[in-house]
Amino acid sequence: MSSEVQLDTIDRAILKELQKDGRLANQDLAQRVHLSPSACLRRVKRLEESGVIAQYVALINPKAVGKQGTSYTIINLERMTTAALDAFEAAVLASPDILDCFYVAGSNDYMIRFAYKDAEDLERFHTQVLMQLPEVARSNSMLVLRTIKKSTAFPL
Amino acid sequence: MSSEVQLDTIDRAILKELQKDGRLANQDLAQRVHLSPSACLRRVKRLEESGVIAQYVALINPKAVGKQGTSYTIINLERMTTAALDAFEAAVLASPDILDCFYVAGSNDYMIRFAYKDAEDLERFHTQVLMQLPEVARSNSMLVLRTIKKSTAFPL
DNA sequence: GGTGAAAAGTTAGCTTT
DNA sequence: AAAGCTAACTTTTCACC
Repeated sequence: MSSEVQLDTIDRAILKELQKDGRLANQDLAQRVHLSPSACLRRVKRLEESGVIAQYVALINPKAVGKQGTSYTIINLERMTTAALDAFEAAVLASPDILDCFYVAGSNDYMIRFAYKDAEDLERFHTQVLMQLPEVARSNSMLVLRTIKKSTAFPL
Repeated sequence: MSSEVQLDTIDRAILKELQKDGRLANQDLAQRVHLSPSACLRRVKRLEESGVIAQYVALINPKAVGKQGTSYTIINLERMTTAALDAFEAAVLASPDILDCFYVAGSNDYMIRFAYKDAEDLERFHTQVLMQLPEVARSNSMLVLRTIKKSTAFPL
């Protein structure tokens, strides 16, 4: 549906601004893209309704909610049967600690992302969450030591 | 700074709502957390100024801007000297195609994330971007085939 | 796509608990 | 010290050009 929407230069300018500041007032946005507020609002609504803009969110500082770090973990399943995948995925969906989970190409792996409070919490995650997931053969954690770049926005 | 801010139950309720809808009107937010608009606004401003809320952003549908898929790539450098890391990181920062880059624990690796338009664009990325990065010894790409879960929000 | 006016939302000073 | 009240101000929204 939204994959077929044609975007012009102004639409892209709007998306660029809104990806930087999702709370930008329509009046200010209109000024930045050289449009009247009403014309600008019509475009924004169209972008929202067509699903080009999926969601507006507040990004919060992980440290402020006690999350000291993030880890990416690559997971290999024991069996690649539908039942095994389903069981694994259901467990992932049920775990609030797991923030992201992707089925990735390569050697039939999953990759998950989670945030931890401290070393103790990280250990808890490994023993209480990771090791409890069904069908896991191997897992390889990559703790984030430093962030060079992090973006929620796409280049336009 | 923001790591020391004490959050009470109402603050957490506010963050929970704003992580789901960053454009929620203050009046509506106030109602959901059972506060008057002015009291609610004071708390939101405090959360913003203390850096607990880092940013508001619009999340856009990758397909709508022509991005068919995402890939995570693990990168091993040839040498782990400061100069090598600096050269690599400078090149990463200069590449608009690379959305995220983390220095991760394990075998002295980096992990990067990028989005591609189609198979051709993916190949372009590998030959024009990945292979041009300095100091790269090995890289291992994990194409996202399916997303089981994806979240920008932290559980509160 | 722009204009203008009504409706809705924001915000700050002051009072109350 | 933090919440509520009120009222001025700003922004959104929409019928109409």
